[in-house]
Amino acid sequence: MHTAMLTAAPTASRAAAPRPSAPGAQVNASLHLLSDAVAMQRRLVHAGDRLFESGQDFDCLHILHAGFFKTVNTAADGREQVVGLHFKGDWMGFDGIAHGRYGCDAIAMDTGEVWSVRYDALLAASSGRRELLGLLHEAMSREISRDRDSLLSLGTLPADARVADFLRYWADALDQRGLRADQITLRMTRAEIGNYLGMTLESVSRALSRLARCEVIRFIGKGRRELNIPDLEALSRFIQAAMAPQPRVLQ
Amino acid sequence: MHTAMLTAAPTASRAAAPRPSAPGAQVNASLHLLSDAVAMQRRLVHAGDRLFESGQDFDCLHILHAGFFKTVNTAADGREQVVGLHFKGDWMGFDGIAHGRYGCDAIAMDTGEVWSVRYDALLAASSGRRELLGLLHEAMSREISRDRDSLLSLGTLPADARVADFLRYWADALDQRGLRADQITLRMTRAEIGNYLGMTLESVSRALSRLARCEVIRFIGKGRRELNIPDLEALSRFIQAAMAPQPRVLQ
DNA sequence: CGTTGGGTTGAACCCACTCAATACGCGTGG
DNA sequence: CCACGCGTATTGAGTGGGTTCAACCCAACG
Repeated sequence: MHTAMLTAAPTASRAAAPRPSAPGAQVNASLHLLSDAVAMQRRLVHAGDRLFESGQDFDCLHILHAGFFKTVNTAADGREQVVGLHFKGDWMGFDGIAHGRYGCDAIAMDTGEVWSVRYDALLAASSGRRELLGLLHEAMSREISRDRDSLLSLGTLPADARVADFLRYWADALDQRGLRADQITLRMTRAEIGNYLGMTLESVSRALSRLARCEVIRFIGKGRRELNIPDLEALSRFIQAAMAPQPRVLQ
Repeated sequence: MHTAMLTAAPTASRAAAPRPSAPGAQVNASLHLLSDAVAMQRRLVHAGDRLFESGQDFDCLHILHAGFFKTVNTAADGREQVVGLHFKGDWMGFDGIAHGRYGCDAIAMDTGEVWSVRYDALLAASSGRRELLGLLHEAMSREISRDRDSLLSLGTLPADARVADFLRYWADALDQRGLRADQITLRMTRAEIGNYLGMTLESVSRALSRLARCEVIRFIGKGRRELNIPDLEALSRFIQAAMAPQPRVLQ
């Protein structure tokens, strides 16, 4: 009866346009371009490992080849804030360039693999090879854009919408890497998510429960860490609805 | 050669350590190093002018030589957020590198002067000249660090402390440029400050009134845009006090 | 003058926080 | 096997900080 075909393809929700190559291939291409040009040190990490810490001398940039990281910023008075989430292909350590010391902690949330490159070696290797420099600058530029999107979310969205926006961001990150974007395995506690979003763990829990009640998300398994997003558009609609809860009866 | 000075100078932002040269000289040195190496276009701006807008094709990076800018990020649904404030020596437009389009609006808050350099020309000029690349990377790195500090403030501080932290940041920015840090002329309305800090203009007004009542700041003139900070330490103490208002009578 | 934009302040409301109880999953060890 | 502890998640009740709505002041300006 209904147009089943249109709703039947959950993974191909956004881009109907044909991609230039297999999704996520750019990430691998970039990694190989890099590792061909300059010596990189590979390192396996496990959940909880710290790749670097705030205050530590800066010498390397790090590229995530597999796994999942968070970066945590700490104030002088001890306040801590998760300021970034990092997936495959993301770079880490940019904040060390300016001051010669890393400015935050990078903590693995899962087993993974990191390729590290000395900053001076990278500079040396990229002189004359514009495409290497392009990779670096693109990564830094993307980081800046991403941080500003976080600021926008923190500054303008109420709690429920912030959680929904967080899930949308995660799904986008998966999609851009060619992974299925409708299945998310949160590798963070509610407290970590709350810290990242500037709210308490209880508010995160309530927001997720509401999202599930509205059937915008579905929990999978009993850990409540794994969830399914049937329709990304519905997520966006939920954000809009959470922003303007006034039905505006008059006028 | 001033190469040693250029790499050493930015680190001495906080400490009472003796500065290598007159405060703020690094900024001028950097600007001259740049303008000697690559063609830059100078442009005068007035309050309200837009240097670039979100979506516009990216081709230039911009360095603020005089004046004061804000950058505004806009969501697809129209939400707007001030995501950055820019003083003399700051670069703007980094978010355009990755996507080929600027990601936010840069709006002058005062008359000033901007030096613009084509990104490709800068890359060409900096091949083989490591110090030019260093300037660029340092500026991008500082931007990332700054954004993360904003996230920390947005995510962990109550309204009053956020306003106090904002003033401290402004004073620091003045200090780093060799200007007197105890005298601040806000060139923003309460609404703009509130937007930047993720709160309403009324909350900003109340917070400033409380800061004045506690004599942490003093208003100068009747516009209530100009203020004096007698003691920076008192500002930091105020932030701490606003964070833990519980006297903890028992235990 | 009246108008307009910005700032302050009060009163009422409400969203998100705090505090608390409960439940669940998963090890460890009796 | 169950008991136990521990970390994590959910949910409720009550509170409070920040918002909303409103009135008012002030300075600039035509």
